[in-house]
Amino acid sequence: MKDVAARAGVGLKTVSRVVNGEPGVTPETERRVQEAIDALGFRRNDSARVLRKGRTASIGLVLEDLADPFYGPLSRSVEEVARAHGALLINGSSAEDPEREQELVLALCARRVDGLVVIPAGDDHRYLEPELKAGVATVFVDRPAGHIDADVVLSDNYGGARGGVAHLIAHGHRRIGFIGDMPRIHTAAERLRGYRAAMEDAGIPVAGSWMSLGVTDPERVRRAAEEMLTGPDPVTAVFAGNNRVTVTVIRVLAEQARRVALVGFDDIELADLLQPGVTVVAQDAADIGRTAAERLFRQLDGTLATPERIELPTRLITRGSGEIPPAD
Amino acid sequence: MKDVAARAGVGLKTVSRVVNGEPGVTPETERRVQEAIDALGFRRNDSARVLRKGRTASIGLVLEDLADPFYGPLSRSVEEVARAHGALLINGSSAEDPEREQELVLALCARRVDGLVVIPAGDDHRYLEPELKAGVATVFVDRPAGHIDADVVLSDNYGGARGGVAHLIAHGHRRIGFIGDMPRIHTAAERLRGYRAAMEDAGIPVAGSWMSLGVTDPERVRRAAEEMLTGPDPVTAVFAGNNRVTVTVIRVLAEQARRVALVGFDDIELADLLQPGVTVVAQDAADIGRTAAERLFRQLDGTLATPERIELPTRLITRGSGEIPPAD
DNA sequence: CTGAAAGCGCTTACAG
DNA sequence: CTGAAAGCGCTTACAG
Repeated sequence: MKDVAARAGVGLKTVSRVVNGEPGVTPETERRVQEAIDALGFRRNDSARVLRKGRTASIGLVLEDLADPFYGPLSRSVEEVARAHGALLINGSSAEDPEREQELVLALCARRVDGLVVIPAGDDHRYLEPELKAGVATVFVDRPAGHIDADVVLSDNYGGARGGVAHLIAHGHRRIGFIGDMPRIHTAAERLRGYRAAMEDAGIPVAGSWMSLGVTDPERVRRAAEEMLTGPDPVTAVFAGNNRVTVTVIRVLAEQARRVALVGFDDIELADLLQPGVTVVAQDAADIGRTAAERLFRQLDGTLATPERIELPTRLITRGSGEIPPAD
Repeated sequence: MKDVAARAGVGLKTVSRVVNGEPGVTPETERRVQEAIDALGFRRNDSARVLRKGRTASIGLVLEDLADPFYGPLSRSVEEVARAHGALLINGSSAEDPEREQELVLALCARRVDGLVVIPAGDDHRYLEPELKAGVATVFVDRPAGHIDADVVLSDNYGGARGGVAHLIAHGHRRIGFIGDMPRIHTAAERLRGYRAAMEDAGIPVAGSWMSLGVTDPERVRRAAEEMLTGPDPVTAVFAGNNRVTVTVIRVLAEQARRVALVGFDDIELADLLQPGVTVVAQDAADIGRTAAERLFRQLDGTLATPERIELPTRLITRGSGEIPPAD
């Protein structure tokens, strides 16, 4: 900028005015400055700008795994809202590791992002207290924050799961299995609660062997599904706790002779083209992301007062697998 | 930082030393400083740090659409490499719009990212010349840069498509359709070239009605597929130019009485569970991202000399749909 | 082991 | 319409 000013024979402030399109520069001066900018290949250094202005026009998004089909659309919709507000998006995956989440979040804070959208991996977010006090806007998504009062946007996990299981019961099932993620994960716990509620509503006692919670890698899920299907008290239907689980359960069911009903939480691509089509409890990832990001920018506008908990509805989509009657 | 120094009764430089874990501070002094840091909730401002140090420890990734299942794993692997080098990832979607690509790239340059991984939407990247001269490391991915000499990592689109079409020919097909993305997109053009080559290798003249290039939204693709399948010279097999096309073609074929063979470019989740399983030419998105990011950091290390073009192989995965014989 | 001064590249508040 | 001075929060190069 100094070089540009020297070459154009003007003061620093005049260059600043031209670069930022501020008024109060004669066309002739502006031309000279512009010419110098082009000749020198000058580009304003936003880091320096940020240092003076306070805001960085960037927000951070910490999620579990960018490669998961649920988070792609979510990221994209957060990005679109950020873009509408002139902000860039810094993205990071926690890989479901609380330490990595904290490391990422604090790195983002050190970069002085204006706001933070966090899909929590950990369950204690007190480490964020000083940052919140310092004015970093924050919205938690998909799972609530731990030990801290903050905005949170989530799906109706309890209601969705309860409805999905009730659907299976309505089609005549009583022995229904539940395979979900680790119980420390809020969504998994809530969906399990929904499962239990639906069973209780129907007066069906639940056998311990019908519930399996744990990591959602294919091996664990496969084992859990096989045990439920072939044990002494085999289930006639399975409720899958998320998209990763559903995919593996579909694989297992495809190998079974007996037809077993299935309802999965989360929609999956091509679910309608499988034989049978896969009935799911769908959440709208893009809508969740949009809602969270809009709330974040409203915090930054100062138009938001107290933290709120926003619960978005889910939608049961019947495609065949959830309407299969019990085999026996 | 000034406040911390005042509270601890030390100089600025000493605080800096403690914050950065530099040697040359007595344990007692360090304790006092640390205490002041905690009490004040101090966090180093990386923007200011960047201003002095030169490097921002962040890289930018501009892709087409974060919500596309091909780009999720790619982003994630770029992120992992960045993380290994202590850098954060700023992510942006161009939505296949050259202007938006340029806008994003230049915004990233103004933030002084150390490097840039770009999946180009446009075909002229001369606007990047001043930045490259200024030392921004850059790697193009999936499609080459336009009018500029830069590193590029791509799949063997030509060879992959040629192999996929040859596979259909080997199974007895002669009337084979090709449905792809807009011809100005490099990957689409290369895959079409591969299709033509395979047909020519087999001495099969290609009818104009067998090729359809354009946007890959479901409506256009559906129309194209239906025309090829029901026209005066109907095809017995379809080669789908990318994952978006494949999904729609599968839908159309499911509605047809006649069994039509299909090979798609890009693997898709659950492809093995459809009836029939979908034969694809797979590219490894994670590997592409990793290769590009590693090259980027080697540029930053200075261990890289001249720009190179790296072509990654594709893999034909047979699952049934590509092995269906011609209907007539 | 410790700290005062200068400077990174901008903007703010002010004066001319 | 234009510009000189001060300062954003840090690090560098140096001296003690």
